[in-house]
Amino acid sequence: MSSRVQRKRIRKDPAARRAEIVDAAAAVALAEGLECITLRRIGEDLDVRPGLISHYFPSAEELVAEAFGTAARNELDGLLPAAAPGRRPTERLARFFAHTTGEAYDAISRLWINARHLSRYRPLLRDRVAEQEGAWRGRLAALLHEGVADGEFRTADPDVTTIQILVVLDGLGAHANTDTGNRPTAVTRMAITLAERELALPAGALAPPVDDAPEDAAGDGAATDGA
Amino acid sequence: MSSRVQRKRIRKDPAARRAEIVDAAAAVALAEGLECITLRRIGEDLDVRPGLISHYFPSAEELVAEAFGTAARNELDGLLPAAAPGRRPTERLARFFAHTTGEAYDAISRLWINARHLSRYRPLLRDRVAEQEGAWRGRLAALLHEGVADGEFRTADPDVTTIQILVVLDGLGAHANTDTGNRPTAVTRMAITLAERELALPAGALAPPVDDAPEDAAGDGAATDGA
DNA sequence: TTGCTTATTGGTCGCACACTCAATAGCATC
DNA sequence: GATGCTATTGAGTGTGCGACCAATAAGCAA
Repeated sequence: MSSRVQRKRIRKDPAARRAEIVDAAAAVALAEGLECITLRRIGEDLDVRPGLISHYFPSAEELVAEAFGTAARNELDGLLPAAAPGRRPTERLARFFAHTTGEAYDAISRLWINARHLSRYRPLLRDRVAEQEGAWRGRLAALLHEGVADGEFRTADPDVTTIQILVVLDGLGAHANTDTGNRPTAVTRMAITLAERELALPAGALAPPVDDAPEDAAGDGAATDGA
Repeated sequence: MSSRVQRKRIRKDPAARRAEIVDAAAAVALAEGLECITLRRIGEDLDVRPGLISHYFPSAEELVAEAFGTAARNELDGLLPAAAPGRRPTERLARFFAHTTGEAYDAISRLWINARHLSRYRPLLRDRVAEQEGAWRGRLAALLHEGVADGEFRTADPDVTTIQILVVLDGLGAHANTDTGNRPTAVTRMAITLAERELALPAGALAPPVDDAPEDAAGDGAATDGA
């Protein structure tokens, strides 16, 4: 990749090229930030002239908005898959919380902070942010409603509980660019504590990382305490 | 002001000029955002050539960091005055919460989002953000400790409670650039609810805006329910 | 093979930014 | 009123950005 001496033009299907551009931009958004999505930068990543990016996205802001939407949607699908065959709501929620801490989630938090700030100046991005907030809220709310219907959760208003959980997660993620470490456990686990209380679950019901991807489950020795 | 035809130089005391520059930058930061602090912009506001700003702040990043620090410190002093003669901790905390909702606080939330994001790229700003986070945390923690000492609050660890309150406020403020309105009361009052629970206060103890500046107390008819 | 559509290029323009520095002119001091 | 210090100016440099557009060539269809 990135063979700069290449002069040969590679002509691609417009839809494929467009998707390629959006994917590259989404990757840059997650790794370095939305303001690093420039025509020159994305063109360089794809070994293509900046003018081509302009060809597909007449205004650069459109690309930024699209890149955020794609990145946020992908992350949501990773955290809260819409389809989870054979998984109980409690299990899915626990898995969700297990993924909302650690370095991996910091990148997502950074992206949200980035988007929420930049949307102050970029109307198109602001629309996308609102759209994704709705998507995240909707996905979590659906899970809570399902849990209530199944009798696993018990709450007066699942929609309110949904927002409360997201507010706490936003608050915890707000510091992703400054201090990640040395936070008291009572703070780190605020979201879980809140969810367990609001959903009338026994303490600890959401705590142990019941994860279907145990490759990064190493390390935390606290998994032994059954409380 | 801003008489552009003015050619006459006004020579000021360096310390005063420097303060003037920082104040102007802090105002821009609050009203329009930290990235709007440019040499040109501040120079224009003060009717002075951009080079002069460079003279006082060899690197523009220094000015941005200083502006944020000043703005954040001023806002903290407005929200949680260090000295509050004759005010009980409960009263002061209630006043604090009364000020952490509404349009006025949105500007502060925006500034924090702005700073937290921009600190990703600006080390000097990152230091200032950390410093101000410490200042806000310290100020609130001091209030909680005082309340515990006076017997008004009862909590296992005031420092943990402090962080929990701030996390919720950060979460609520995260959306300052998108959706401000139509949030359920159970969400809007999350910080108060948390504080009352964690400090073992009766429900509603922190709710009514016991405010010494009642000029904006109009509107919310819910102030009549004593519960 | 020939021709045509259009994806792709290369080059350019204007703008806004931070930064540099010699020249200038307030203003306090003598 | 003259002098010296230095705050302030004016002009210029270089960089990176989005946007624009005519020229070019890839690859499909005839």
